[in-house]
Amino acid sequence: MSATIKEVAREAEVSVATVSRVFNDKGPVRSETRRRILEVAERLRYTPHGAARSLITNETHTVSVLLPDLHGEFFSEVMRGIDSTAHGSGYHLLVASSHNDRAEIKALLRAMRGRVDGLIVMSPDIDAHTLEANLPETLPILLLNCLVDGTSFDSINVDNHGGALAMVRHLAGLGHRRIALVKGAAENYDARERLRGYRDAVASLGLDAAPELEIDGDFSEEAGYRAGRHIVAMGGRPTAVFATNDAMAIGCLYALREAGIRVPEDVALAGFDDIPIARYMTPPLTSVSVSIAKLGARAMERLLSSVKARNAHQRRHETLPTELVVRGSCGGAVQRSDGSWNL
Amino acid sequence: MSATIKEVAREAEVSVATVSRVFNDKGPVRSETRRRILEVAERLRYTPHGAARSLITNETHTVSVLLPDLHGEFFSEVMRGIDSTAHGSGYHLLVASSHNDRAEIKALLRAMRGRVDGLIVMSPDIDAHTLEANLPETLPILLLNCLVDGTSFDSINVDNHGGALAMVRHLAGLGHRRIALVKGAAENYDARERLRGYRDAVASLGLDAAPELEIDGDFSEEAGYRAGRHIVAMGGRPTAVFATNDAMAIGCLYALREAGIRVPEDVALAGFDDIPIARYMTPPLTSVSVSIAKLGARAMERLLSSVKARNAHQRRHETLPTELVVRGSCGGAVQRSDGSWNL
DNA sequence: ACCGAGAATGTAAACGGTTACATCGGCAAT
DNA sequence: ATTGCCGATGTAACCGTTTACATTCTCGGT
Repeated sequence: MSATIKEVAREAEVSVATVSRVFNDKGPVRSETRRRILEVAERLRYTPHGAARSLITNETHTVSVLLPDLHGEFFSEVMRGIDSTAHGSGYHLLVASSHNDRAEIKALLRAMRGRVDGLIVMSPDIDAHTLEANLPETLPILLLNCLVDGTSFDSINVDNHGGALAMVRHLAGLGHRRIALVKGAAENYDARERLRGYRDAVASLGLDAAPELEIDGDFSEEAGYRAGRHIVAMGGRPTAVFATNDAMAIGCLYALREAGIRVPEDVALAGFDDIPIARYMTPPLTSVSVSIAKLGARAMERLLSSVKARNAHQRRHETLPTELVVRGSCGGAVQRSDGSWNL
Repeated sequence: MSATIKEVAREAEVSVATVSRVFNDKGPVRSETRRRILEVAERLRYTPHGAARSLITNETHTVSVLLPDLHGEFFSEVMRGIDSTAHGSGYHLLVASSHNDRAEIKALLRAMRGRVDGLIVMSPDIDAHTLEANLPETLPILLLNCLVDGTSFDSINVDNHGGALAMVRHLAGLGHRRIALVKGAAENYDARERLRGYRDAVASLGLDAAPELEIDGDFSEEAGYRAGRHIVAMGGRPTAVFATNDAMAIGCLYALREAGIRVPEDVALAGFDDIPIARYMTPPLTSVSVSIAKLGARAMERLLSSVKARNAHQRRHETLPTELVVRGSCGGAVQRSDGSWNL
């Protein structure tokens, strides 16, 4: 058992109030008294009890991140961004991954009461109603990459549609007319938006449009690999493949090379997200950059400001721009004689 | 503000004790009363307050993971393993990354009191003494991949030394005599052990040993890339490169290819960790597999059992075996005529 | 010597639960 | 009718803090 404030008070021959004042730098305390209290506290290894403190102050200095999954570098990057600003503001981080089970999500959300000061939700398939029904109304919430159907929650989204559009335009600009898309899971909001961007681009540019050009996937390397194998075997093989995230692009790249298909000479390849590892692929992966860590950092920044505003602030929806990052995998960039790429 | 147990009690015309009994399934409650209470609770959206509960029960159902950094797929995998068993046992996860600042670590550790039931420490450069001095003695702790200088803490380590030894042996078996090593940071315990394994293997097999064969690194792709550039420029270029983690191997691979050096034909390459993406490199990366997610899962499993035992259990040190995973990047495996690799 | 104003400190009521113990009925056995 | 027991419920103490308010000290000004 750790020492309590009472034990410190007794040992230092003061009241608990004075000890509390010392530890919170509140109210006047004679410097000699302060010294004595700190000394006793050190000797007794006293540390304030988090739960007790938050019970009365009604703040936990903790925020929770609810995410669907923990696979891959996308999540680790976004967590890194989130952590860095949380950490910088003295907040702790509770992570909760919700394997998409209805009842489980509900239980998770409820368990948050009295544990956190705010919540970042990254589950693309959780609906606003579930949130409202299972969380205290005063809890600040920020939806990250979630569908916002005009709800009253704050949100940040990546410009998935615009990014996908730009990528397809770029590929078309390189002369490709028959561009395959490797899709994400149908329920996933990001995936749907990227698909929409692809379709809009295909339609507006008059590119080949065919159902078989839209290949199923789920954002995993494995799915990308399967899609790659599928493409290898296709009649009327596309000349370019746009995988809607980098993990799938990497799996796909592997499948293509395994089959002896050269990238980008035989087939151009592009991804989405620009995860850190993308630039180290051979060829380096052309992608849509979303500054993942910055996305997380920005989300936490906004959440903390709602926390400070006691959730009584203007709700806002924010869309982060994307940037096309052209590297070797889609051609257009060429390898110099010294082996380096002109990017 | 959320409803409290008192409000539920008043509304349901019972005492708080009865409401508590219903929510904890403890003690007898007439089923009609239970129904009424649950109904009121639902109507008032009552959820027990975490901090209040843990104040009296003295358990938080939360464990904390302290790690040095959040870069790359290694951490995301280990977190995934940790989360999955924590989640399965109804525990929440607090992550804390400690950017190696002394005072900061101390503050972090202290802040844990009253917030968590146990702690997984993954900071290879935190010493046991700091832990003991800043944490309640009764808090269960598990050191993951940390130096355990015969301390009284539970621990799990990967067999870094054995893995590195096996890898160098394998490369030597393929005929390589001049094998470069890309090191991790000097303070990092994993890195040191892998280096030791390399040196022992080099010595016992009578391979070329030279200071310039040990190249600095820090477990990042970027460092691997720099090491690769360095190797490209070296006189007396090694015929094999053993990067002590996969991220560096990937960076190194890129540098080699960029310079027109073929892998594995001109230089063999191997990594360590076997992160999920390793198999999707071209060529697929030979590595030392450590079942990262399982490592995390096992750690959490053991921590939870100490929590249940109230920390009054036998301390144990455990070393997880590694497994050599031979893929294309170090030769030895060859590409079949259909393009696939014989692994 | 006395007064009044701060400064320094103490007292006790919260915060929202859990739980040991007390109370109260009702019913079967005597 | 009395007893004893047990199921259902209530009462109140407690967990470790913070903080409004009360109290006591200290001192300079008169």
